[in-house]
Amino acid sequence: MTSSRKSLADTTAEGIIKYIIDNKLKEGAQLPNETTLSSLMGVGRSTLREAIRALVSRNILTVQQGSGIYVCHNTGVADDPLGFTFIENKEKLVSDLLEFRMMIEPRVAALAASKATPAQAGELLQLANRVAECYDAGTSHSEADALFHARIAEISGNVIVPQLEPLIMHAIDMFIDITHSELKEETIRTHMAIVNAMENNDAIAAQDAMTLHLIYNRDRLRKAREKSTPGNPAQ
Amino acid sequence: MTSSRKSLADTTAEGIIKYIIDNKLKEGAQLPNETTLSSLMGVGRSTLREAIRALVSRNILTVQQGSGIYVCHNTGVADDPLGFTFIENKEKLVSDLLEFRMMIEPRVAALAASKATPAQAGELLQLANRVAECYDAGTSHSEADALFHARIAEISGNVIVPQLEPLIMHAIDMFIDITHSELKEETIRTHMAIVNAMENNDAIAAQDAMTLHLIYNRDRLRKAREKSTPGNPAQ
DNA sequence: ATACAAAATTCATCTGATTTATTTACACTT
DNA sequence: AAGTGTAAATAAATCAGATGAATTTTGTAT
Repeated sequence: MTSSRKSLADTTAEGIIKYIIDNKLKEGAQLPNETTLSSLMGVGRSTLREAIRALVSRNILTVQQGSGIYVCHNTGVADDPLGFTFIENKEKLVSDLLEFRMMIEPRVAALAASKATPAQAGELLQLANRVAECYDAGTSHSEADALFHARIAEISGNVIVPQLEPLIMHAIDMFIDITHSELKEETIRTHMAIVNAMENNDAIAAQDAMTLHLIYNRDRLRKAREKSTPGNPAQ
Repeated sequence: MTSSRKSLADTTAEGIIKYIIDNKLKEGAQLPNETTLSSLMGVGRSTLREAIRALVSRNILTVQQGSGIYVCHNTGVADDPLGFTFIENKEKLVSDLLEFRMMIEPRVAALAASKATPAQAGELLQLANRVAECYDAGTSHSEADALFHARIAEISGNVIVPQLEPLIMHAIDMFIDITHSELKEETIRTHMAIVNAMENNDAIAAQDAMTLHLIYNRDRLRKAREKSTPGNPAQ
């Protein structure tokens, strides 16, 4: 039927993952070249390349022509791992992405606040300041903002959220442009409120601040969208 | 540095996606064979195959030797899209997956309850009954259970959750074995409570029932884990 | 020591050939 | 005429070789 037995390329991809784990290769480490690796795996070069391609699309490897094959830096985001490509209504997609963030981020912030050490709170302060600097410099702040939220996700201690959060924020970035300077004052203020909550290990305050932050963002985006397409409100 | 310009295989993969969208191919539709497709895309067979391999690993295509290339049935789950492979502490992974479910599912249930039509509530009743049948038949209920939760995710109207929920449940299934018949009575009872809440469009009741359900599940799993490894509690 | 050029390394891509799996067509049996 | 089994056609799987393009390394000249 649709079972499709495991192909040699798939088996090889698993073999490469096993190789990475067994040899304790870390981010950025270089793998043997194609010829060597294909001998190691006992397959032809084409097959090996297909396996590599699959791992590249899963954001596990990067390949650079003329240089080599490397273990991915985990900072990147795999290409549409959640299948947003085939969601037709992008307006609704963004709206739902924001709704989803509102489900998890306040809870994550609360978790993080209850666990944050003074050193971690200090890190967050630095990251929040960097976002503010981006606003002042007029450059895009989305990368710095993503780092701020990603660090909170890490501090929460949950290992799922740090994997997921970048995907969500990246997807939002892909479809909208949040360079509204209107958001500047509010964002800076709320980020500081969140940092304060972390310093005081105040879970409730962190959750509230994050909630307010997201509500504010969502409303700003909604207004911006209505302004840009006045006769075509989100369905 | 690590930029790595877009490869021809990646471009080809995008071309194939465009082909699927332009030709309005639906799930299960067959694509032209390798030779034809490589001509269409203007690349060699190897390059085309690498592109296909990338799309297969993203769960967009399936390939069957001797038969053809098909658009994926969306029911399947892409292979580890969130990178759980490299999380070393699987105990903590499962624990955090459950924690994550507790963040979103009650909210999703509440959303769904506020929107559910009588017909949709009826569907959920059928799905809940099917889970119960699996328990009675002694077969694995995880697939039926996943369908129940997936349908709730759909009814919620949020387009993110239905993409994500199967990943979470699939990952949990991969690492633990929930065939405890101890869960039978509780699961059936709670599923019915959720269905009732849907019928009455009672968001609060749905959220509460889901919360209780997940708490019960988590505690059961925790006890089972402690029993199986008494000297080695989760860190 | 530095800068530039040549060489070596490595991935990118194409093409052809052989093998394996699936489907289709056709003849044979009942 | 219906069903069955075999042969042919189709399509993907895999390997191997050759050429191209990007990067890194090496060597030489200043």
